[in-house]
Amino acid sequence: MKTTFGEYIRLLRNKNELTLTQLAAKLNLDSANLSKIENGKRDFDEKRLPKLAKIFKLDLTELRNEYVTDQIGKQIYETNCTKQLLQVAEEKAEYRRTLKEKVI
Amino acid sequence: MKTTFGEYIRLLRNKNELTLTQLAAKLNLDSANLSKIENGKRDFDEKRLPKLAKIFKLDLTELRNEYVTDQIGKQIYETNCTKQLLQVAEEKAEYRRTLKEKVI
DNA sequence: TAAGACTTGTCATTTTTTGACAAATCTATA
DNA sequence: TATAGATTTGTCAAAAAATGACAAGTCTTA
Repeated sequence: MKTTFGEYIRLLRNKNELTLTQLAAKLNLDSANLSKIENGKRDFDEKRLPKLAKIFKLDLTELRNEYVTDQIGKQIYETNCTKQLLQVAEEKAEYRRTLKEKVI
Repeated sequence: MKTTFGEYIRLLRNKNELTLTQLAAKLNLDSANLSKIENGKRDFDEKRLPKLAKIFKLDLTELRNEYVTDQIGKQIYETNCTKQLLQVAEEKAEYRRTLKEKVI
């Protein structure tokens, strides 16, 4: 089952037997705020992905994919976007890509 | 071909033969900022969707779908989210829906 | 070239997000 | 049960991002 990014961090943290305080310190982050992140009450700041990857020896690209899919999943959820509408959104993304080409 | 939300507004505006200034006034908006919206340099504020629907006699739900798919499409584009990753994002949205049920 | 339409740049204001800290609750164990 | 460490929650100031407003520019066309 897929998890949220916050749950994913908690999983990594527990597997590595770190406390909130310990991981928060490694991430230059307040432990109270890391708690909120793990519980989905705040977002993880994208700028910290490289640090997170390094701490847990993860591939940064894959980690970023975890992050991106979480962010988009969140937006899909919050906007009640159906599969059908998501298909439209994908087509619009594709359209934006064609726009970009024209600019070049 | 799908368009951005900004282009869609411009289309509506031209079809109804309104100038930027005229439509902006109806939307309680600065014409310069409406120009930026149409050109994709700013976002249309979701709060104005009801007003926009009324002006052009559009179904608000459909208009909101246009808006939502534009927003998600933009995020897909900006994050370079592939179709494969989008599938994952959809699963994560589904997971969030199951979380919500548990809260109840 | 004059007027209206549109675009671009800038900046103050508003809104949202983040960082930080205090205090509360929870959990395990001496 | 008392204590310590771990976690959660609430709050608020600071930082960052979005928005509103206005001036000045370019473009179009009559």
